[in-house]
Amino acid sequence: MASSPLALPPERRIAHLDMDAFYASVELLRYPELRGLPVVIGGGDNAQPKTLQDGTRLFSRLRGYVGRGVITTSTYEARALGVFSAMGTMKAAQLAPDAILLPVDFVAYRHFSRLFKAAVAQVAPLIEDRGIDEIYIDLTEHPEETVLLAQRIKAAVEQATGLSCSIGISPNKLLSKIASDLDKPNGLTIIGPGDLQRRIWPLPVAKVNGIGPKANVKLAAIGIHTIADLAQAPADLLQDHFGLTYTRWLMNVAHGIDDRCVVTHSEPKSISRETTFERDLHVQRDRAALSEVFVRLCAQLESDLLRKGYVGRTIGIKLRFDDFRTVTRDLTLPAYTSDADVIHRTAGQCLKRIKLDHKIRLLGVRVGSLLPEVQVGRAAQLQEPRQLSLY
DNA sequence: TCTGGGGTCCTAGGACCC
DNA sequence: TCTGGGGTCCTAGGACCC
Repeated sequence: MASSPLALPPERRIAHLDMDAFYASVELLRYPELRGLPVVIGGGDNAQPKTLQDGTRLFSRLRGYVGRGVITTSTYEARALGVFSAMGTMKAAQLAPDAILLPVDFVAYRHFSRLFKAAVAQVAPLIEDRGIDEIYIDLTEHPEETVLLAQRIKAAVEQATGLSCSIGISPNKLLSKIASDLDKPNGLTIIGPGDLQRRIWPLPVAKVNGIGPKANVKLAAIGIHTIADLAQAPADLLQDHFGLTYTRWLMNVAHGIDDRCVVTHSEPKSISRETTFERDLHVQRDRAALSEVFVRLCAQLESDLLRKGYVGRTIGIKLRFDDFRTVTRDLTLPAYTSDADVIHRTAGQCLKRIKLDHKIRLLGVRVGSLLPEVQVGRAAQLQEPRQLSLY
């Protein structure tokens, strides 16, 4: 049996590592006097703390906040007051008027992101990037015992950044992602073969990465609230409400099945820039302001593409109207570009295809079908002899 | 008091080619 | 003349994630 080609591969060891309240924790390194207080990140530059002559700092409070921002992260003390990420900042101000408000500083967060990922890579190099504050790590081939290894990774992160993280470990990404959230902050949760029913099934279905607000509502409507409910649901009930692919995925999820690999390298598919205006803009009356922003977004895209070394050939725009309706248009060019003028002209063509009958809340520009610049150069070189042969 | 910005993936229809 | 599929590319929208 051991020599059979059907023999099962050894069980994988996949870790999911999630930094605890990442942005807020980075800010607490900078402003240690805020430790233990409700702090939210999400203000603009006007929320920048002022330093007095004697060195003491004055912080903004949420009270009286006016504007369209949302909360990006909050400390656990602020979460206790009902303030969570993605919440409108004005709503947060009602709930926690005395909470400290800090501006978002992505430069700092990206710096600490690089630090923690590099520290983990020293211990276990098979890392999949999942954004600024989380990663998957494939520990299957690592010689060290699981708990000791996880503790060593946490210590490395702590030492490199001064920050804590939570780790979940299981045979796959699905369960590890759920597990890392079970004992936050500073958690370490291992889900073994016997733990599915006891630790996973009692959880709400919304804990599953991939079951979002829409699917959650639909599931609740047919009486499915927990992952156990999902595991026990008849297949044809699910199929009455979801497509075949999603139904199959849901059933696998409920039984803790997930074969996805840890992907250690991937290329970006698109780059975009968008902005929400402080007030909705009128297409004619605010024409000058709109076109200024339009030009700026295209220029930013050009510099993003140049800095990262990519070119693209699908140019698109995104508009959000005052009623929050969102429309997109795109156009694929015959040649790759990173040029702001080409992007602007093409995006302008796209814009002409949209009926502008409402005020505009958001404008965005996107470049897709990306290719590394060096590859395009090579492709062009390869094509040259063929073009010459036409003469 | 409505709801940021930067992404990925999926679906579905139409064009076009074989 | 009518009737086909399969495959790929393009476009639009939507769900979801960090």
